Amino acid sequence: MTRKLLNRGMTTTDLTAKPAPYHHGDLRNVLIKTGREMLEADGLRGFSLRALARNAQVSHAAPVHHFKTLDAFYADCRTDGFRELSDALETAKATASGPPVQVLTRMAMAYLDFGNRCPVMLRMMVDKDTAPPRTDDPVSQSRRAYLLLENAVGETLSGAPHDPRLFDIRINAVWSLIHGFVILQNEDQICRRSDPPISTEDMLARSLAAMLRNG
Amino acid sequence: MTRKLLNRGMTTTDLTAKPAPYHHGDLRNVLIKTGREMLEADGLRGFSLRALARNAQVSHAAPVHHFKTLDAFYADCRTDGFRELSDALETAKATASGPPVQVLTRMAMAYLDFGNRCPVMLRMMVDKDTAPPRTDDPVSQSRRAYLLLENAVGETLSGAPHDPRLFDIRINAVWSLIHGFVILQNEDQICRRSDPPISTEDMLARSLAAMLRNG
DNA sequence: CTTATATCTTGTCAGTGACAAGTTAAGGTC
DNA sequence: GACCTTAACTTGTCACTGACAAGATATAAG
Repeated sequence: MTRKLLNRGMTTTDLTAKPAPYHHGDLRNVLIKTGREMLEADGLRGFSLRALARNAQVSHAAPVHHFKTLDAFYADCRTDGFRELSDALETAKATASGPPVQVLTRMAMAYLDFGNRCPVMLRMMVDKDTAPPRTDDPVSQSRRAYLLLENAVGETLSGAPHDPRLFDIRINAVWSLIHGFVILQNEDQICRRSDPPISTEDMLARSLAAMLRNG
Repeated sequence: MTRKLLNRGMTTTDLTAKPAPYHHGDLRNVLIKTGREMLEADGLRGFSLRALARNAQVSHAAPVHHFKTLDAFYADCRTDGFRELSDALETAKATASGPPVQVLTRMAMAYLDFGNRCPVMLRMMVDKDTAPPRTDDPVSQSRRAYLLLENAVGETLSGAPHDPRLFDIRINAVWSLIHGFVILQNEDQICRRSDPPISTEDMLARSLAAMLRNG
């Protein structure tokens, strides 16, 4: 899978192969897609722009042209990930029925599902070190995800008189619980003693319910 | 601070300087200490074994001799971090008084404090990608930290009949909440609306209390 | 057709992890 | 003392990487 050095113009023997146009046309998106696959497959440590270029069958400097630096590439990946997460949360919220707590639980399940599908991405998304926040995007995808969650948490408090402190506590507690749970689960740190073992979903859902019952 | 290439044996002009003995004596520990400082100062991305060697005034291969690979160095750093965290949790537990919930809260504060002092380390500690778990250490420092937490959580359930499922839920919820909170705080993702803003400690303590009140 | 611009190329540079082989010190044993 | 074994540390080298410069090629606009 690695080490596929063949430079494109050299496939002269295969007559059926396309001429491999100089301008790819959609290289930027292909690079992000391929890059995300590589990241999930081999982790952050093994990733390089040059390996990405090889996988995409372009020269080693092609990714540099589109993203300038490795950090900028990570930043764009991160935006892509936040868009996907936001979409998932939005869908969960739209299709969920019942009381606010139930809606929020569905969103937590969507978050968990995203974390299971894209563990490396989720880690990257909440990591200053990997991709510093870009301040030039006031309505970022990351903000979009946060607002969706914040709104759902607000619904669970709608009955109570508006207390900013209570709101602060609850939104941060809910997000911390969900995010922490997904992270720990991805790192195989969730231990179980019960037999038969309780499912991940049940554990998170019941923890969330306990948290929201008061506070 | 970076780029201090001077090789040790060449300080012939300074008569007051020691001969800089060939054998350092305690290089391994110095490297871990220096490395941790570098990691906290510049993050994981900028770190390299060679920069570490320069900072420690030794040749570029000296760290390799002690740790073999970069991953192995990270693993040893991680053990060092878990030892520190375990010590902090142990101290918190020993010095805390009052009901189990209060003891657990004190431990959470110790966890939070460690996360504030060593954010990069904490991130590294829970990250398969950075340092894969070493299975050859059954009584590892990481296990030690977990057992301390598990024990404290168990105390909060001592009144109730032992239900493995409830125990699973609570221990994982508590750890997820604490860890998630500290991680998000380190990434500047904890938002506040209240005025005056509620302190980080209060937020975590009250979230924990809400979680433990039932579930 | 001409010109400008975006896309993609090759070439090069210092820095990096890993490894090989040599050098130096330290602790024995005689 | 001399000798030997081993650990600690060195220089040297390799392929790989990110970043940059400069050139080649396609697209679009005039």
